[in-house]
Amino acid sequence: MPLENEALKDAGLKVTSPRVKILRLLQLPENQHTSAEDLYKKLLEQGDEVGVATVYRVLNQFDDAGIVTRHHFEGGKSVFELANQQHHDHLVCLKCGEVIEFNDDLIEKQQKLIAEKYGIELTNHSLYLYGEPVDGLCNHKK
Amino acid sequence: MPLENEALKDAGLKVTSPRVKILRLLQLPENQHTSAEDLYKKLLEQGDEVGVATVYRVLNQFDDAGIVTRHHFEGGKSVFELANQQHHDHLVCLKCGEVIEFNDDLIEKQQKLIAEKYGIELTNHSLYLYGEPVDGLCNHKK
DNA sequence: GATTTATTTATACCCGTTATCAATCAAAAT
DNA sequence: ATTTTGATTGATAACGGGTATAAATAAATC
Repeated sequence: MPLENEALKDAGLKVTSPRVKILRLLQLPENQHTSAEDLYKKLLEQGDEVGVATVYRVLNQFDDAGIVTRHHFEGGKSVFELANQQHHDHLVCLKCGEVIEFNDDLIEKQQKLIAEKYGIELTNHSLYLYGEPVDGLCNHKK
Repeated sequence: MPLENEALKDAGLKVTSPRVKILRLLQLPENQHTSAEDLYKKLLEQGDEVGVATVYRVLNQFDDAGIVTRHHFEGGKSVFELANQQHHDHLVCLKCGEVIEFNDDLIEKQQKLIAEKYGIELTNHSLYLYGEPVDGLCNHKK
């Protein structure tokens, strides 16, 4: 039995064709930070007839189930990414929209210290950096 | 001449009654993180007849002019705060909802470094920390 | 295989926000 | 001070992301 089905069952969700298809799409590296609308388009492109409402509903269910993480980037729309990966923050290129993932121990540690200072134990945080390429070109390879 | 007028003129904006009124509202401490809709309501409450479109438009102009900073909190709507204060990030208490403002040079510096590493010049960033009080009590005085 | 219950889908709708455009106003020119 | 002119306003229609509805369909259970 494919892994997708396991993940769905573990989350208490029935194994249906839209859910499996969306889960498969999300596993592709190029869909790591994709909006509901874009996922819908990709489904149509590959010949799968899925309703828009279903895409939004399924993504919400995935979010509730912890299968997926929702991000609120600038621009108003939510983007999603599979949740089963190491923690990281996001650097968004305002010119081409590319999302670069990074992780910085120093920042992580400092955040904890700040919270402690106010008597708060961190349960969660979100850090987004937005900027434009210094050279005007969008090839942000590591 | 009131300070509001100065700020507007410096931004190249004509001194009009809606702009002055909105700017005054934003200066009140209780409106430090307020949405366009809420500002609109407050204007009506105090008997000022301003159109919704004007509130949104003026807030965008203030944002463009750097008079105001826009935040994308969860919930879909933008909230605004006066920008003429020292930069700070937000620590949100998940128990009582209080928003604590803080500033950390180390984190700021580190963010710049990370962006540079990817050839990006930071234009903007958002950092939100979420947590609960270690002692269960909500008195996060500095 | 029949039944039950969840799921899907098309579509109408919601809500925050923006575009339109005629009417109005602030400030520059006279 | 009046006129002029370009910016600003505001009612309203429209937009886009997202959701509610309800009839049709499919999955799991019996």
